[in-house]
Amino acid sequence: MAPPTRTPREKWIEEGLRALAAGGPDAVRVEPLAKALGVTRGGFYWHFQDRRALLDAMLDAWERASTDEVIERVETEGGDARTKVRRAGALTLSAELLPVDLAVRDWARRDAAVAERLRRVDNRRMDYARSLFRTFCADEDEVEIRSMLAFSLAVGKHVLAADHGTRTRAEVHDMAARWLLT
Amino acid sequence: MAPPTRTPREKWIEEGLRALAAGGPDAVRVEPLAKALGVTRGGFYWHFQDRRALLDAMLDAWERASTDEVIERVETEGGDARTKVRRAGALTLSAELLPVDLAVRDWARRDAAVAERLRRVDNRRMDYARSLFRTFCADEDEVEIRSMLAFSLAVGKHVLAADHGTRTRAEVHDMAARWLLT
DNA sequence: CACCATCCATACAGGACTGTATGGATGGTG
DNA sequence: CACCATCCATACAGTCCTGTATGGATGGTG
Repeated sequence: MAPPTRTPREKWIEEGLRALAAGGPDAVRVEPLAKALGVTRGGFYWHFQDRRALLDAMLDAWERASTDEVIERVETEGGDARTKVRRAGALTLSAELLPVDLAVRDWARRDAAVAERLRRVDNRRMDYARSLFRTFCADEDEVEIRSMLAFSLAVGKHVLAADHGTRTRAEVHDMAARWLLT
Repeated sequence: MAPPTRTPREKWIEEGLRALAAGGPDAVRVEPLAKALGVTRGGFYWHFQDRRALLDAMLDAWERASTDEVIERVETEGGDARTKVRRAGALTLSAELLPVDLAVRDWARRDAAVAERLRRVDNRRMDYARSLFRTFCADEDEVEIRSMLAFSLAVGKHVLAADHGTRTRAEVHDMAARWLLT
């Protein structure tokens, strides 16, 4: 088994996600991808029906990597709920996953199928956040408020461009997170 | 004065912003813009050096519309600081300005010049938010935390895709805003 | 070692767009 | 009414991409 393929399906998906992170869905073009992989487009249409099929496969891979895998990693590492919230936030918006996440988020605004995927992903994340906040917060309204603010803060940290005077963005984020986790 | 132009500079900018909001900077293409305006590209290159010049002009227009004009409107309408925060949030992310804002935010991730513009805009917004929070919040750290969370929430409201069970997004946003303005 | 699954190169036809050049058209102004 | 600023249409050359077709190449398997 396991035929020794040179540029298997996964390579195209991987390179596609790189392109998506760097330039959005419009930047995921078969010809440049092939160039980046050091081949021609010849093999691409053997793996994928067309460009859209690659995009779908990329979204499948992203969906798995940014929900199940993250939650699983956080749970196995353990710790109390407060550290888990921080860990989950840090992991889902890690250096590799963050750019893809933001690109998908923007993409979802103009593609209903992508929006539906993002909804599934964000719902899983919010459900996990709620379950953590519930462990130290009785009022259900407050659980919802804190979950929403925590998620917003995690995204805002990377999406807002403002400065903070003498403080760094990381410091302000840390202060705000502490405020939310009290 | 006031020459009776048929498709003046502003029309191209306006239509360009529409395209940017709908499909990102890659969707701002001269030929489709001309088609949408009911003309050919003939006149475009009379107004603009090239496509990039249009993009710059669009950003100029957006920068003005989403800072000075918003703040001015909020200030003339008056009210206490808490209502001003809400008004400013609602205006800067209004139905027309929101899609452009999100598109620019995504664009800024891959264009340094756009990032610099966004930084200017977000700084003006944050400065205004700080000035409002300071009126009922003494501790400067807390002013920063609340400003950051309020701004994050305003963006998160439109960027997150999660559901909220029985509640609507608007209800959760309202609860969270009340929490921040206490 | 022949075969077959897997992958690649090349060529072709077509589409969408960019920027330039050139020759109008249109309507207010002197 | 002639003129000039303003704007538009068309044609052209060039770029980059898509998807299809076709003929290999390569290497593990029976």
